[in-house]
Amino acid sequence: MSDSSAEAKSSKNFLEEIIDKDLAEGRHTSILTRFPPEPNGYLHIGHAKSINVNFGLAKKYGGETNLRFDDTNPITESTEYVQSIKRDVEWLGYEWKQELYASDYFEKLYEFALKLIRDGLAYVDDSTSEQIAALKGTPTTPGTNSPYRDRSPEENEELFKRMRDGEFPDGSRTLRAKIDMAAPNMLMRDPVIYRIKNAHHHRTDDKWCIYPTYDFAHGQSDAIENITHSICTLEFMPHRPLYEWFIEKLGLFPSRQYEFARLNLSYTVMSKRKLLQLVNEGHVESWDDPRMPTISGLRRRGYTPAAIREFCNRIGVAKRDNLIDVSLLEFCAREDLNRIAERRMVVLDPVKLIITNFPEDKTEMLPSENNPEDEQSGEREVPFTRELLIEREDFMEDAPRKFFRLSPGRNVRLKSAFIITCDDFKKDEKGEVTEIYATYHPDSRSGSDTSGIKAKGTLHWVSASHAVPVEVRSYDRLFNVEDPAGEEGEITDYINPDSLVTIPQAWAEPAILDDLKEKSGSAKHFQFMRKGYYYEDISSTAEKPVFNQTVGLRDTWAKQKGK
RNA sequence: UGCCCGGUCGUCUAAAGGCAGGACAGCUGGUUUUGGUCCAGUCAGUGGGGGUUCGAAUCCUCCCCGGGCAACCA
Repeated sequence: MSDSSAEAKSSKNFLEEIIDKDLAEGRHTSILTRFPPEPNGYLHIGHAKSINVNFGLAKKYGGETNLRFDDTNPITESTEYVQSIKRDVEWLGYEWKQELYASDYFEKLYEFALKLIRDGLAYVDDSTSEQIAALKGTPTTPGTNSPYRDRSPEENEELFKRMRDGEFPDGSRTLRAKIDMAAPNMLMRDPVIYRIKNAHHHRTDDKWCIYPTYDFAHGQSDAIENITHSICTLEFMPHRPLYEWFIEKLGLFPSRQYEFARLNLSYTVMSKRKLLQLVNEGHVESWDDPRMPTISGLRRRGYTPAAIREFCNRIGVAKRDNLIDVSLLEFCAREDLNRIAERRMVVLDPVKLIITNFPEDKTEMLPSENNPEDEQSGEREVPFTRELLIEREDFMEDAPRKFFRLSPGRNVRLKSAFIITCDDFKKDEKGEVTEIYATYHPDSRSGSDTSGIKAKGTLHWVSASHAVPVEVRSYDRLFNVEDPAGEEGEITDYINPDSLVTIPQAWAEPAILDDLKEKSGSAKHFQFMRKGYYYEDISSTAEKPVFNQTVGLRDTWAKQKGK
């Protein structure tokens, strides 16, 4: 795992400063963190930041990290999500110390609740959720005590046991912590800590019909595991006093909660609810649609774990709200892919190029380096013949001075092959170019060029008779505004209609067939020369190869044209 | 108009009373058989007013702006 950027950075984030201090003052001798997903959806790049913070910090200080599923709400949770989360964390390259579940502690949490009851710090409330809400007050007005607030510990204990025994219907009673209905922090106004849900739980089956709330489960779970630093996102900040209240009243290990700003990425959304909406309403194919900011979507798109980790290291950790430019993510992808992706030539939008002075029946095999950034990657052979295919956009009838590609009378280098001179071309009735004619210079052969001819540009190409058809999918941002969640109306009002462009038939050099996952076992990352980085889609087969564009190459020519 | 956070280049993020620095993005050039990579350079910031201090992004104060908080969600 490369932590180069994290190591190169000498400055520390606020969490590192806290840990330094805790270690220096002897508050802790080692650190233990946890990553606590709720198994009710797929992980996204925002979770990757959290994973990187929790696992990364622990690793940096020689500590460890537990993976703990926060499974206190059986209605929304399932083992399907547990599986996908474990897969994603592993794929990102992290190892957890223990795989744990809040549900492992249900019996212990029940005992904790009994202790609060006996200490006069919790009571059974017969109010409906509407009544509780009505008495809660508002941020600017204090709440009112529940009529059930002063029940005796004995009565509370009996009722709570009967709740567990399944004597009452869903929603009819709750257990509440007895704190302060006038607290300025709404969460301290006698929060509900147990509720009745006659629901099947993915791990405890039908053993329980009462379930603890997040607030009554999370801090205690941390304490049970001796988590030293419980790191979460900013929206949990108001929960911290409650977190500390339970630990204090129950006399548990003093885990402490710290909050950082969650990741926001431009041109996408980052909440599970909104991502689920995109899936349910069919705006994307699935959770792992390559346009989704989910880990599974990024993986399918061709992002690498190293690229995502590097991104997380570069964005930093702080407490101010942020909206990270997606170009940084793309930069990290290109940086890693440039290093590892083998180059191939693939023509996306073909036009025929005929080398008039090359024999019709001849095929010349030309070696081409797989990756100029990696000498170990070796070479492959590319067949060169009289009839080739090049990109339609690489030819111009009337080209401006700065167009370094093919045009009548001009020279161009065919990558790993020869320099050619364009002599002529043919158009159809509609004015569309159908064939381009050129002569090649035999003494300009790549690697042994003695021609002395200069060529400004280099084009990628494939032999028409050897080219293999592949489907290529190109992606653009899912939304056409930077912060869709911050706009008026529905996020779906801002969906980019061109976020997926499918090219059913592009033409690849034959070498690509050898590296299809059906043959080699796993998909490889490629750079389609002069186009971008591509990764075989999960739907791809040897009969019908399909490639997703991970990210395009930086394109300064496109920028120039735009001016 | 309650309480709690926060505000440094376009975007992130450093600077713990002592030269406002880095990255991405942008722009210029150089190298290049990918208009890629690489290299060099460049543009660009402390929300505002007062105060403390020899000296303030940093401390105090008032204001402005942004976010969060009224699930039996997490």
